[in-house]
Amino acid sequence: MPYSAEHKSRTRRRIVECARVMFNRHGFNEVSIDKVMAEAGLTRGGFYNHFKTKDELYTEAVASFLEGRGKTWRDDAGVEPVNGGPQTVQAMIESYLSAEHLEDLDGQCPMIALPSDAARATPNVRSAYEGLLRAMVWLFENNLTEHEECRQNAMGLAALCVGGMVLSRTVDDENLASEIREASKSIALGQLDGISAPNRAAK
Amino acid sequence: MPYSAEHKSRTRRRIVECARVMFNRHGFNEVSIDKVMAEAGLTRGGFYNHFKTKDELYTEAVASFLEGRGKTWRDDAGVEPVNGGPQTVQAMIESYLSAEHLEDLDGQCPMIALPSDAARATPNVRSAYEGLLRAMVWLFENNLTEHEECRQNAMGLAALCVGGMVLSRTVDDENLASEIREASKSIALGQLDGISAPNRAAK
DNA sequence: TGTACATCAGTGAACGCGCGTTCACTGATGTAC
DNA sequence: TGTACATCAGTGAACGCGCGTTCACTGATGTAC
Repeated sequence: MPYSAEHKSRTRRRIVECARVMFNRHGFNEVSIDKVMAEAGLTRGGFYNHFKTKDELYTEAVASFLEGRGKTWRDDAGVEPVNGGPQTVQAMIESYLSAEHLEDLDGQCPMIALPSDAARATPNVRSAYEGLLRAMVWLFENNLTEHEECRQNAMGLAALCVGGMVLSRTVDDENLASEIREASKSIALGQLDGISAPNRAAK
Repeated sequence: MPYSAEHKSRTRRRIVECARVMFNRHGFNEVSIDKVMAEAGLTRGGFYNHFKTKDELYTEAVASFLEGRGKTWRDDAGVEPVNGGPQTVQAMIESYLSAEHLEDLDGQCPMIALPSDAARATPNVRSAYEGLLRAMVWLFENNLTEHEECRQNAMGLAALCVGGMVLSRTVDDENLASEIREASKSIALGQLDGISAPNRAAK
């Protein structure tokens, strides 16, 4: 058996990681297989030793986000609601709507970087995006103190975060972009106070 | 002079309208000039009698949205804050986050249909998008009762509306999509109560 | 330890295709007489 | 009213290009002896 099995899977991961970054930066259509392979230090033809189609690569690239920053969020948030959960949610919101996240074109959440690709992609890619959204909502939901409208609030917060960032990214005017993020953050955090402070007080 | 001047401008408008609908539905890259011209009942070559490049068409298509549904909004909203303004804002939010708007792939707001195209487009196209966003914020702002954080609230509402719809469009599961829109709507309307009800009472 | 071998990750030329754009043309139209 | 003409919106073949994918190959590697 030539080359270790580990060698192949390491190469494959390298390709996916290059693709994720390049797709995030330039969009799915603008990044050719040639460019991805070149970035990974390989050539065109080898691609098909690892993937059946470009779409398969796309699916994996989106899903792989959850191993990176997504994982950090999950770790930060903890699986179970922690004491002072809302502070954690607050930190997530502030991090998501931060200037750093907007400028981090490589590591940015794909729901911001590639929202229209998502809507028109194949079922596999779409379900990778849906997984991302469910993870985000789940993180919010599990870190809000119990409340009957917990899930609804988690979804609203997700919409605010993604919407604020998508609009912020659309706009050239940096001041306007920053105003939008601040406005979104302010509503989101106000929402947190509204739902958790009374709840916490009641305990 | 052969053909009336009006004939040419009518044709041009027809091309822009076909393009707007097709871009909205399938994205900028997926729609070729051939397809647009065929849809308008013309052939490839004639395109360059009307536009210098495909990008020019794109810019006009985005901007032209403000003549359609955008204009309706503006008319509905009125230029000056009207009595009971917040009800109008409420109607705008409900209309934007409605299932009808989500399913109206032809007439849908381009900020929902083409958000990632927007972020990566040429400066001209980007500024057409920015104009759209400014119009939306302006409409909200002018129809909220006076309040020191009026502008900030208008931006937050825009983020909620666009974010809720973008996520709703990403997701295959119709129930989840509808949950997201309802959650966004609920936070947005709650926000309205918070800022305008006390204000109105104070008058 | 050294050599012959089988494997298969990686190579790069080639394919068919659709794209944006160009260009020489055609023919419907309004105008001048 | 009728005819000859100039204009230019619209035509469709052709261009160069980059793409996703295929395929015959090559050569680095681990294994068997």
